[in-house]
Amino acid sequence: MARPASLHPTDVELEILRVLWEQESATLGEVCAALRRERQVATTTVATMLGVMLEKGLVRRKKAARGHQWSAAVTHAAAAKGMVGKLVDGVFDGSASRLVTHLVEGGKLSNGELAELRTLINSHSNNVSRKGAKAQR
Amino acid sequence: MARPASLHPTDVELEILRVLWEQESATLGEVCAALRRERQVATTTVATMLGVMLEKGLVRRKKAARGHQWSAAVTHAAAAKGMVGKLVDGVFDGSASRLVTHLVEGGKLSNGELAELRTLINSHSNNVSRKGAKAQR
DNA sequence: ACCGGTATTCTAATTCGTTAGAATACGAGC
DNA sequence: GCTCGTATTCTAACGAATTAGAATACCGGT
Repeated sequence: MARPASLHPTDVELEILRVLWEQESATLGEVCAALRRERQVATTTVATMLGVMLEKGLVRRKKAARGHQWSAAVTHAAAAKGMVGKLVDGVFDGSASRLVTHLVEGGKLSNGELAELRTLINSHSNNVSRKGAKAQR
Repeated sequence: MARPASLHPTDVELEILRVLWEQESATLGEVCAALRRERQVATTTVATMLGVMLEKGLVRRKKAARGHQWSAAVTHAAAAKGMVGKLVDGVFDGSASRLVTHLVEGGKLSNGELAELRTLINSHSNNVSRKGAKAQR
């Protein structure tokens, strides 16, 4: 009768994951330090969040000399996939192409980026059209 | 000390907005009917949600013969902008281009869509490069 | 004018997300 | 081995989000 727990990282969880994606492994103190470059937060708060995230399987920890070393248990790509998928389904009717259109028409991309994307799109059109071509990764 | 109210529509709010984006205006019963094509939900639940959304400024209502006519107070484009912006900032380091790359490389786009996007990108590269060209809309 | 059904308001329960204090454990250096 | 400081665990508070029952208002038809 209440809200189901989110399958995706919440806002604060995402903040912490960003830190761990950047340095692969960090102590509690290091995570705190990184977060504090953005905002004020108590150490116990971060510790609690890490505990919650541990249960959710979002982070891992490994016993170290002093406390633990914490690391992300989900890759950036995997988390992105889930969150983007949710957005596409919820807001763009399941069409990724509509999302891209929204971005292009919103002027969110510089000329340089547009040029890069054109190249990227070209190479992918080819790969998709000829199924056997999973060659030069 | 608790969670700040989200600036963006929540999951259920989004469900309701989708209904109102589709038919521009609807009675409570019509909103319920639309939602029930996806899942079970009580009428009072929907009424409560509409009330909450009214306070948040997400929907409007106009007195009608029988009850009210409810309509979205935010456009799809505006809501999309906010939610996409949040995703881009949170997951793609503020780079919309990285989001597009993620989509293209994730194989979320068909060949046909890729072709359409190429065209779209071409026309926008031009518009951006020459500032004065806000012509033929 | 009454009745049936839809719409609204009021109230409340329940879980999630976020925050942090207090207490405790524990390793490093003196 | 004692002390200092970091790390962890336990506990708790509180608002947000979601759900719906009960009570009530109100319109339209007979």
